[in-house]
Formats: sequence, structure tokens, C-alpha cells
Amino acid sequence: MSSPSFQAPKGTHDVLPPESWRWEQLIARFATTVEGAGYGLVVNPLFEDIGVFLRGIGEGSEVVTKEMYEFEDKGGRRQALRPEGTASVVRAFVQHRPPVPFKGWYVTPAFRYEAPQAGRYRQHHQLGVEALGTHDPDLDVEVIALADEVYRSLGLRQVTLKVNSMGDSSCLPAYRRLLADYLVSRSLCAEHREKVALNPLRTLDCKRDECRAATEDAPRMVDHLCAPCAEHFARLGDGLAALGIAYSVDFRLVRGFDYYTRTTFEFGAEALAAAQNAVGGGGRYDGLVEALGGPPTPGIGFGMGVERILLACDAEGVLPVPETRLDAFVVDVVGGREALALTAELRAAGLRVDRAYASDDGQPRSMKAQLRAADRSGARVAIIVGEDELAAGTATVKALQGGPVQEQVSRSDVVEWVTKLSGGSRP
RNA sequence: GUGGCCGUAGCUCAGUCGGUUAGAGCGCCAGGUUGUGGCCCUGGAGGUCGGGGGUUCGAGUCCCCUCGGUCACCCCA
Repeated sequence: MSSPSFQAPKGTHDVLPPESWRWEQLIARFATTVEGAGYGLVVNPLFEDIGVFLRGIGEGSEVVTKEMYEFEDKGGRRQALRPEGTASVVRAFVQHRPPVPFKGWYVTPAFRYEAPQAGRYRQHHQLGVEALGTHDPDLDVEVIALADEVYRSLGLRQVTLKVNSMGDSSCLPAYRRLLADYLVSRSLCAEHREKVALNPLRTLDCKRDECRAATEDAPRMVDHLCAPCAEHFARLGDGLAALGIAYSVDFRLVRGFDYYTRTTFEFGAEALAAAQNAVGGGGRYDGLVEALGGPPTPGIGFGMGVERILLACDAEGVLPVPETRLDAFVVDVVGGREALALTAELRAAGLRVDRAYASDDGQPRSMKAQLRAADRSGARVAIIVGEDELAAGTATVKALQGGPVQEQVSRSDVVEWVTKLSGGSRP
């Protein structure tokens, strides 16, 4: 074994240009959308005391019990890489106590130790918002509408919304018993026969035929909400309808984190054939702030998966990587000093400019090679400096797309010509 | 974590029953024009056949292990 060969760890991946352009776009559109609704960026540590996740997400959830990247640091502290974003934002809220209502958004990697497959990674990336301090169901509507707007702004048309209510501490426990009593005498799949007493809700989203049949006519949470929760859920539906956001109520929607109360929702990309077609989800977590040591404070938020959204964009043929990102490409066949000066000048004028560099043997590349590079770069304009231009104090400005436009212009007019020929992307 | 399928050039792939220097297209570099890109033509560079072990006179090809990808379960973004 001579030189070792490394690759990205299992379940992780690199994002390089030009593909990364789509990441920039997605993040930028997300930021624009949510900042337009008063949300501000929150930056958290990628790891926390493991208790933040144990108490925040819940010790009954798979993500915490089986999938967390945990480690002991050199000081003997038990830490864990964040498996999702909400717990850290809420911990920060409890620590700093900003005025409510508090609205924050984030973009972050999330780590879960699980078997990778298409659309599922050990490190994936989430965009999300959290809004704390308000019970108002209009806020639930707002949060869902923001997610919906992000998908639509990307051009996605085949994203569907499912909503449900998990009730609260006054009606969920009773419903849980009711459901358990109902299911205990039914035939369930082997796995849920054992788990039904512990967590009957999980049986609802089991895909196996026995459980599907057993739960089809089972009592539903939305029919057993206490009066305040029922009112909240009704107003959520009214609000979504008022904004023209299509949704379906799905009594099987039982999301994986223990902290959810009342509203839960999930966005699915119908264009994705894979089993992993959830592109975003979230809900209300009115007990979470307290669970992390803060004062009773309601909250709601969502997370959406960057990788899966981009897979959905592929499937729907939207958000293609653009072919051109440059205004001009400088071709210098007289040694390179002119290119050095010209690119600097054009960039200073706010134009997007690249150039060719010398070959590995130190020789300048031929004009043909440099123009080929200019063509491939996608630049709209080539700027050529050769012997004639150098002697005359000019540069040749050549349009690379459309008709054969070419002019030899004074060096002082180059910026103006490039701006004109490139369509003027100058700010 | 369990099971199925797959790993050959930067990318997409071919490679017969195990047989000698492992191929194609695209991409990249150069030439075809002593100052003009794209199209075309010619040439070139580029490969531990994912890795390790085994069987064999001989392994890209067969066997075992391993790493990675992928699909399903599970869970979720």
C-alpha cells in the first residue's frame, strides 16, 4: 500500500461547481422568502451537550436512540453532532431569552448514522425556520405558507402538503390510550405487535398490510382533540384555505420527534419515485422550551432537506444550472501582463471576468486555445490583446454569442464595450 | 442494522467459454490557420479493472473478505 486513497465518508458527499450554484440559489431564495416575513439568521454550534437532543427530540425517537453521532470530548463531556436543527435553536433561545415572538431561520448540516441510499445521507443539509412565543394558529399558517412559497419559487409544482394534529397534553394521552385499546385486539405486523402498548401512534404510519388494515378505521386524533386543540386545528385549516394552499388531512402523519404538539405537517415531492420523498416537514412544539429549561413558551417550525429538494428539482426539470456565469474572458497572447491588468480593471468595474493562464511549460497558450477556453467558459465577450493592440493601446472586443461582432477599441473604452456586448450585468 | 443488485479512463459504458500490449463515445490537451472560439478531421495524455486474499500455467472475468454506491425494510430531510 503506497499512497492511501481517500474518499468522502460513507453517506456524505461533496458539492462542487457548477452544481453548487443550485445550492447558492436555493439558500438565497429561502433566505429572501423567510427574511421577508421577519425571520433572522441563527447560527448555532454543530454539536451540543447530548442532553439537548435527548431531552429536546426525545429519548423515544429513533433519531436519538439509534442514529446520533455522539462522542466524548477531551474534557470528558458527552457531546453529539446535531441530528436536526430545532433543538439547538430552542436551546439558544432558552440561553439568551430574546424578546418574543422570536423568528429565526437556519441552514445547517444534520448528522444521522443510518444506512445511506438515494435521498438519505449521514450528513445532509437542512433549511429551516423556528418561531417562538405565539400560540396563534395564524403563525402555523404562516410557517407552512413560507415553506410552500420556497418550493413554488424554485418552480416545483408537484409538492403536496399533508397536515395533522397531535393534540396536546390534555387530549393526546387519552387518545393514546384509546388507540392502544383499539389496536391491542387487532392483528398487527410482528414489529408493532410489540410496540403498540409503548407507542400506538407509530402503528399508524406502518406501511405493512396488517397494520394498514387494522388502523384504517381506528380512532383518529383529529376526532378526539380537546376543545382548544380542535379550535386551533380548525383555524389552521381556515387559514390555509384563505391563502389558497392545498392540503390534505392525514391521520397517519405521525412525525418522528417526540416534541410535536398540535399542528404537524409534511411536504412530499410526488415527482420522486424513491421511498424518501419527504422534502420538508415540521410542526408545533409547545412544550419544548420548557423541556430545555426555559419558561413555558409555544413554538413552531419546519426543516427542509436541501439534497431532496434538489432531487425533486431534477425530477421536475426545474432549477437547471445556467450555462454562463461570466461577462468577459480575457485573451492575452503577448505575455500575460495585459490580461493581468485588464481583468483587474474589469472586475473592479463590477464585471464577471476570467482569463487564460500560461501552459505548464510557462509558454503562453495559443490564441486558438485561449479562445476555446473563452468559449467554454460561457463568457459572452472575449477581449483580445495581441501585438497590434499592444502597440496601439487598444483591445479587441469580440462577441462570443450571436452574430460576428468584433471591434478594436481604445483601452479606456473596454469596460463600456463589454457592458454593452454582454448585456450589461454591471450593477 | 437486515436483505437484493452493482463497482472497468474525469463521465457514460463495452469487454465472448478465464487467454497475451484492457477498448469506445463524450470530455481534456495539441495540431490542421505564423491573430480568432463553436462544426469537422488527425494525433496525444489519461486505467492500482474499488481494495485485499484465494483458485489457476494464466483472473477485469471464478471464490471469499472488505470498502463504496444503489434499491427495499426501518426511519426520516
